[in-house]
Amino acid sequence: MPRYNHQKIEKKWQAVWEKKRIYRALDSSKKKKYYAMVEFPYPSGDGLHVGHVRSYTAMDIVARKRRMEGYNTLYPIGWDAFGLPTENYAIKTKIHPRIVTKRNTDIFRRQLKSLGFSFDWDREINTTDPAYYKWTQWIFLKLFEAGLAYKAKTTINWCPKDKIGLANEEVVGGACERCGTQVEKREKEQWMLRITAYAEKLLSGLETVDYIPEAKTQQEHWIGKSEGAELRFEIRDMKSEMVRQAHHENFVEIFTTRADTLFGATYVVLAPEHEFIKNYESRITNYEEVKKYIAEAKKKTDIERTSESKEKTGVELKGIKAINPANKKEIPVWISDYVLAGYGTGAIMAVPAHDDRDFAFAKKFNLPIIPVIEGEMSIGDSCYTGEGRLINSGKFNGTHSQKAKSEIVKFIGGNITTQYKLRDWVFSRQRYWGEPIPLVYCEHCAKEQKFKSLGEKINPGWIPVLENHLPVELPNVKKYLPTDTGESPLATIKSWVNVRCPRCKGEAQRETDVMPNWAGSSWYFLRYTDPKNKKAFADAKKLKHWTAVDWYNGGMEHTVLHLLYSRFWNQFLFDQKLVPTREPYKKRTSHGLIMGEGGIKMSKSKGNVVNPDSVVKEFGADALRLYEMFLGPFNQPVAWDPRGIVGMERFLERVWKFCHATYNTQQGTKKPSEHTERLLHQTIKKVSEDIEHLRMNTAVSSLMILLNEMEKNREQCTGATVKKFLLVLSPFAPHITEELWQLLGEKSAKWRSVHLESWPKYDKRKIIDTTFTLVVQINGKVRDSFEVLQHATQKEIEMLAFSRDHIKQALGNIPVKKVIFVPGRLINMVT
RNA sequence: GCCGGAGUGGCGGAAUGGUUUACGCAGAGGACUUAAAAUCCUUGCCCGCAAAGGGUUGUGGGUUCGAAUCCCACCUCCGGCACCA
Repeated sequence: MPRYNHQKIEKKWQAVWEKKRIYRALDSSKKKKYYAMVEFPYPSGDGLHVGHVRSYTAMDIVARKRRMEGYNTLYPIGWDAFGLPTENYAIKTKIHPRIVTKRNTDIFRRQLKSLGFSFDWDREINTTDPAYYKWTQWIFLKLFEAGLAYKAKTTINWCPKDKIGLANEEVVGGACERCGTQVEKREKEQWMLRITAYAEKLLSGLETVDYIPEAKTQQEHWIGKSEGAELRFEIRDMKSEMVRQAHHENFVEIFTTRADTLFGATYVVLAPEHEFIKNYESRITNYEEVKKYIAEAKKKTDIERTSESKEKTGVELKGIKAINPANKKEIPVWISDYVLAGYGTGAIMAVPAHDDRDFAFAKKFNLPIIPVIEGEMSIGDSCYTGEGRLINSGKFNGTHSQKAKSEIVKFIGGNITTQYKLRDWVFSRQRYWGEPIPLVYCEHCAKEQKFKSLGEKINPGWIPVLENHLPVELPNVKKYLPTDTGESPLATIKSWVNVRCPRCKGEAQRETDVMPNWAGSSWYFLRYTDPKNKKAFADAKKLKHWTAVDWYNGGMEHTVLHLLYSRFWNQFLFDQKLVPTREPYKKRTSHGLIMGEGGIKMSKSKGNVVNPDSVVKEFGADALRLYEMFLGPFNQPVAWDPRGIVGMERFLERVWKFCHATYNTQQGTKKPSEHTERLLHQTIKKVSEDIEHLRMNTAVSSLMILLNEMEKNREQCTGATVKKFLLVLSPFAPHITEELWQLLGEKSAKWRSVHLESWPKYDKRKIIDTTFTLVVQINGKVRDSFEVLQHATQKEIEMLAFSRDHIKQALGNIPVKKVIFVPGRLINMVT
């Protein structure tokens, strides 16, 4: 028997598979299609992470099983290669990001190939390839034309020392990651995508897809639909009634989901950014203090604003009061950063008796707390946020919250409205390594007022680059640092910025911001269907054949943003009749992170990063694949344990030896033992079902149990049994099973890979056990157990149980009041 | 702070209303060997030679003949975040 040399065997079969192209997906086929997909990696300089291996192995197993089940299977891969780390590396080393990206993708490709994934490498894509991002830009222009892209002022994180804008990720504890300087907020005009226009569609679409429940609820909560009301609070000036006739509206509009608590509103709070404040400047007597607070709020980063959640801050707008429209009482007006300008109307009515944040605020600033809902509450230290019957609410006393909501809105003349938490998507980055935004600003056309699309009308002067001029390629730059005015590095290249207007041919300037790296990943699943197409992002027929993605697995950390963004793009393209399905993914699952030893996150700085290369070299790809599948429940985070992998190595060694032993003795007629046969069929059933639910850990363990059993009953184990075992093991450990299949399998003229054989079916009649272990309990405690026939009746079992010495002894003279019988499991005697 | 998950032997985990600890790792004892590695067998919560008994699924309560599993409150860890009224 030859030694099991994983290095040699794995290399050998990887070469054969590649040469024979056994994993190639066909664009037309009589077979049913199956599209399995994993999140394509960001090719970082650190190389492949064992976390990638976890996800890619699991979907590889699914894809291999589908092929064996007779599907024309697409399992593609590519590179999501735009992004900050590469750009920051370029800034440091002055090496062009394109070169770094090439280097990193070469490493990743080699690593992925060494693990034996059944990717169709003919369809490899790269988001930084101009032939790819041409179409990212093209789709952006479609969004622009449809009026879903617009320029708006937003705040960015600004490092006053480095003089650059920072991503949220680069802000650590409110300070710049590189230099530690306190980060400020700066206003900047940015391109926005109106994802909010799709809020309802994104929400209702969730009902039509098969996502893990956590992903669905996370998305639902993120979209955050809530029915509420807009109510007007009159603003009264304290100095003189005369001012009320001034030029500004003398009311403020608030949004609430709890109109039923209106009588308990004891003050109004505005977001510091609320435009109302400026308009009332002359009438606010403490305007200096207010201005100071607004400036403070602006300085804070989002993270700071969040971490300060425990301690509420705010300033009263002195000199003005609001009128509670329900009871006409005068109440104070405050500003506080716990109210956000971007949600609702940027103003709230505060009901401290029935809202936790309002309660904390009122306690701190000694504002009155008036309960208006009957419920368990003590004014002392908590508030009641539930619903109930109204009190202290005039003629609404006794009405239930549900009913009171609409009645009170009607009573004071407010509007019932629907709000979404979802906000529009900031689509500009003042960076280099991203897709250029293919728009040109033309002063002349802005004045002309001749618009060819809704997008041009909303954004006067912004003209799309002509389709035959796409892609707008990234120009070469020497320095990648953004400029100290906060513009992208592209802004410094005058020869690139200054162009002829695509419309009037006059002098014009390019947009210098680039797209976020969410852009390329928002539609990549479409490009896989036709990756080399030069005329369209993908051919309509091929899209129809392949989409939607049947099963998409990715990280828990992407269940909100990436998933939502790509659903948005796909839904938009569907509305434009450019893709055949509304939803891009039929099924979505998520894998948990792989942590370092002891449950700490793997990171370079902690030095606990496991390199798959060394594991493959020492134990083999098959052992690594099995180990990662065996580690724990797939959807949960797991800690890496370097000792565990030897168990997989031993298992594979035993498979190797056992198959060779079978090969040497398989001549002669043997009858398989009934017991082994039953376990085989049970295992086929269990592995088949476990793969569908990604319960890979229990699938592997059941394969181990079968091997243990076959080893014990070596004499009764036939070649047919072993072959079926190899077939169900093959998706997990593709290399060793291919080698052994060639040894044991049928020899035919044409070479056949184990991975293209049929997936074995189990026989329903063969999986049923003839007996089971009956447990006897007394008052719920286990006292005895014995084997009984599967179809024994309750009477027979009761007789048997009562006649057991052990039970007789335990019961003594105590009468049994009740007997609970659970067929196939237990009998419980209650005394 | 908010949203979504998770807590079971020395360790990773299995069991989703019915025998807690399958499978694997580490440990202990034994077989083979001059010896070691590898391999195989046994063992593996506590008390006990054993039989018997008792304890145990983050903590505290509840529902049930019976709870790791369902309900309530709390603690700790992981992922996400835009204090969303």
